Amino acid sequence: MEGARFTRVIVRRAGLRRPFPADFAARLERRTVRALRRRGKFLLAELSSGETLVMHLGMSGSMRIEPSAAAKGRGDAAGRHDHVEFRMSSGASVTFNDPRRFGVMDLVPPGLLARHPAIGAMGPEPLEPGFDGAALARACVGKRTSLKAALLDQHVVAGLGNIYASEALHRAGLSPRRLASTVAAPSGASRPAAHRLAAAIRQVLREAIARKARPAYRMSRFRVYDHEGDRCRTPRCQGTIRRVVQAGRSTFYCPDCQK
DNA sequence: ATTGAGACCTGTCGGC
DNA sequence: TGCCGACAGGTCTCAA
Repeated sequence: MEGARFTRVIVRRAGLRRPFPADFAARLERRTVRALRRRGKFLLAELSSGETLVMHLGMSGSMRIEPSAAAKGRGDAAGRHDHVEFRMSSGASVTFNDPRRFGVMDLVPPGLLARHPAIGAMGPEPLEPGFDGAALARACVGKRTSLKAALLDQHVVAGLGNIYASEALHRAGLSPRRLASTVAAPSGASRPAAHRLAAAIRQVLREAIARKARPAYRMSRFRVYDHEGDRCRTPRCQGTIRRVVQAGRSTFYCPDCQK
């Protein structure tokens, strides 16, 4: 998409979780994608019009990219749950498929991205230089919720989901049930827990990204997520992975080595 | 203001 | 085999 122009935008339903913005296809067609970016779990396409195409895959969304020949051969035919199709000037086609329709397709006018309710106030990118234990500790000051719930809060740190929140806490040896404020530094003092957690977050994300690039290595993906009843994989730990529900979401952890 | 519960959808899986 | 309920990787809204 980057550097290409939208030649045709096919919208096959009125919206996803919410209706598509007004004149969605018309505001995209004939525009060029200046840059593609990611912020947290949102995909952003900066357009030559100055607007930003904001996309989110929700829980079940995916993008299907077809090179020129394949798109031509298919014509206007669409698969089940193919909701939006972008025909690009390169000849390639990009189709957004989302069975559950929890995804997002939105257009934000020039300069308003900073005021977008989800993106504007989002926390730091964990893989960017600004993110460390101190940043995490700061974000947890006064938080009366569990550490696990805090990690899912996109204002605390951007882009962590339910799986990697559990995985990061396990690597850091921190209980998901701890009060979030217990890793917060009381003004400047360094807290080992926050530093361990920040390092663990970066580690699980880096490894996940690396694994995704090599499908053959996708076998044993998670150490705790969906491993209820399994022996803990922390060296020398004899614990058993437990599943609990926090703020309506499943959490997996080892009560023996996560304190 | 912060927090948790419920809603939004369809697909899949385990139990009967 | 088929039906049914429970559950799923996210975010928004609402009410306490």
